[in-house]
Amino acid sequence: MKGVYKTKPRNAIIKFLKENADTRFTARDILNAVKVDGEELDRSTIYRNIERLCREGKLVKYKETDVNATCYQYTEEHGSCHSHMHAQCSGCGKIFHLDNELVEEATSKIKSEYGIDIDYGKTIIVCQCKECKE
Amino acid sequence: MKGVYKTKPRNAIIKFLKENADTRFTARDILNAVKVDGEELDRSTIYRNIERLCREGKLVKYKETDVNATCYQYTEEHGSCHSHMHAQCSGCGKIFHLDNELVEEATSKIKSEYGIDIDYGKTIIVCQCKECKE
DNA sequence: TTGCGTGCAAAGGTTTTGCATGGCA
DNA sequence: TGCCATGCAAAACCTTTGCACGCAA
Repeated sequence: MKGVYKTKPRNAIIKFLKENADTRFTARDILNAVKVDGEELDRSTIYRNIERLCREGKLVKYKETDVNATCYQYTEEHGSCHSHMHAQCSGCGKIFHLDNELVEEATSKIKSEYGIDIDYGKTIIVCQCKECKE
Repeated sequence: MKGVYKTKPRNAIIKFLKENADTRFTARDILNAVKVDGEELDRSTIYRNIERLCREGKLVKYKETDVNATCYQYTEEHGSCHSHMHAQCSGCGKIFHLDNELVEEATSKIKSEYGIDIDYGKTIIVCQCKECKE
């Protein structure tokens, strides 16, 4: 990567992201969790790093109706996050990576009925997982 | 509707919504467009009316990644929008109200496979409509 | 008259931006 | 040394809330 410096704040943020892959988080979550030499990072540092990681394709950015702040998900480990559909539990935030064949089979009727193409990579099904149902 | 007064601001907002039924809009769009006796409405009035209309199922509420304000769309003819799934074209913003039986049939396998309940009212399928595909 | 709706003011939260300083290469 | 990144401060937004007053029914 050209013109990218490895700094303590950046490394700490990326470490946090890797430890929390498959979980949704906000800028505030990073603010609360990441410390460098016992100190919080500055908000602007967090936002600028998030922005860069989104441009690099390592973070998915999305919004949820009932979450005030912008949500992100780290995707490096899954690589193909842009190609399959996700379901996310509104209780605990857990993300399910849905099988593509299953989704294609399921949605074929809907697609033909309404004449639409579905963007699997951008769609997130809102759900409740087994644990949170109870 | 019990305990609902017909006031000038409320009527003006609903008039705007009906005139823009196929368009997505934000609270700011209402602020800019709706005047009562030549005056802008107060922000709180707009938000409180929006909130009520959402509860009544006449407005779909959603967020888009690249719009920082909450988006809404008027949907009076579809009854409660909390009970069925929507698809939205990422090109033109058009919203499709998906048939509940169709969706239930489609998602049954996914639900059992992953052990999740799907929240139809909160899920918005990202899609491309026929026109925008071209 | 009753009580709901509005406007006003203020606050809370998220995100962005300009600028000087500090740190990586 | 030459940039880039950070921290700080302030600002720009969006949205919510408490309160007093006004208006619909």
